[in-house]
Amino acid sequence: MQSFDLSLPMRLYRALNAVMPRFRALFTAHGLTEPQWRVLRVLWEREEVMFRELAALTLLPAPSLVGVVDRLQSAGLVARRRPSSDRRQALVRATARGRALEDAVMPAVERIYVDLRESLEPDVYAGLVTGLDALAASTAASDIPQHAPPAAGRRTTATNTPGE
Amino acid sequence: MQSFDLSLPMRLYRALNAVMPRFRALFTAHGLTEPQWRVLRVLWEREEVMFRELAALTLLPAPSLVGVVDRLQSAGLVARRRPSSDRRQALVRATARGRALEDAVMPAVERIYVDLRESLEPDVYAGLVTGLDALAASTAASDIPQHAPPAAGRRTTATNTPGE
DNA sequence: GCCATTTCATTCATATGTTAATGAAATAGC
DNA sequence: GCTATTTCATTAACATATGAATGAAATGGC
Repeated sequence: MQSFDLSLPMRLYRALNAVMPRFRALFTAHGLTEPQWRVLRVLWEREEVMFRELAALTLLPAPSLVGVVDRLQSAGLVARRRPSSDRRQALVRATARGRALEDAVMPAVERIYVDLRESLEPDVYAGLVTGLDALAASTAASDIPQHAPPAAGRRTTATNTPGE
Repeated sequence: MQSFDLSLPMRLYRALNAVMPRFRALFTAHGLTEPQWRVLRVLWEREEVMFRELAALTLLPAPSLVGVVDRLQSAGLVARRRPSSDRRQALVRATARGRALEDAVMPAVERIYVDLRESLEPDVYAGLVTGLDALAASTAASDIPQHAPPAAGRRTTATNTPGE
């Protein structure tokens, strides 16, 4: 009978809530949101990435990524390209301005990484990483169907009329 | 020079991505979203909770929680109350129908908890929990100001006009 | 070659996250 | 007692998450 507070999901969320604000404050100072930063982070390591792969590498759902890339493109930080070999695809790459952000942001990010690691005992940190990787590997979103089953109950999707 | 894939945030997100789909599929089958479930979960343990505290216990930001409670209320699963002692406050409680969901959902949830724990070696699981709690405790969103600083750069907030 | 299927990015509708601001109600000071 | 401040829920504006569907382009059989 696991209490809610002690459940694994809530522990994961609490850990993220503790860690992410420091990163977000940094991104905001550079005019970026976290998903936008994730996209750039990947494009700093890889010249050009297929949309599909970009979604996988950033862990951003494709429908969200469309908007994220749209806004990065409007900001002149990335560019889309349609290869003539397969015109369904979209290849994304960072522009010069997008690349320039790397030097501006990464040092501070690396510093946060170090701070985080040093905030824990070495063996605790090691155990954490081991556990996270094991979890990601074991329960690798295996049996979850792409098109969710019919769903028995009615959804609580009211037309949002709070009052009365 | 931490690679993106191996950074702590991405490891945390990957772990969550591995774990949550199983829960979400279950919630969906009962007409609930994950945040909605979190609210009910708390209200199953506590008769009546102040809005403020509900936000803290569910880890849901207050502005989001307003909508979540609105929809749960429209669905007849929770009720709001304004105490005459302090009419700013909002007290939230589960209705009979909201309470009834506990028996319908919790057994399957507990089963997932067990599955998760059993999917890892006992010492790995223990190390994971220790690490997560240490992280949440150490970096406890301490020095993050409530009203974020001016933010130096311009935001990439284009008017979202993707194509031309 | 042609059609059913599959792949891929995108759109749609709805719900939530994020940050700043607002308005009503309590409280502290004086 | 009355005002400046603080507390609390909520709204506002924008960005992202989620799940289903769409449309265009490739592919597999035949």
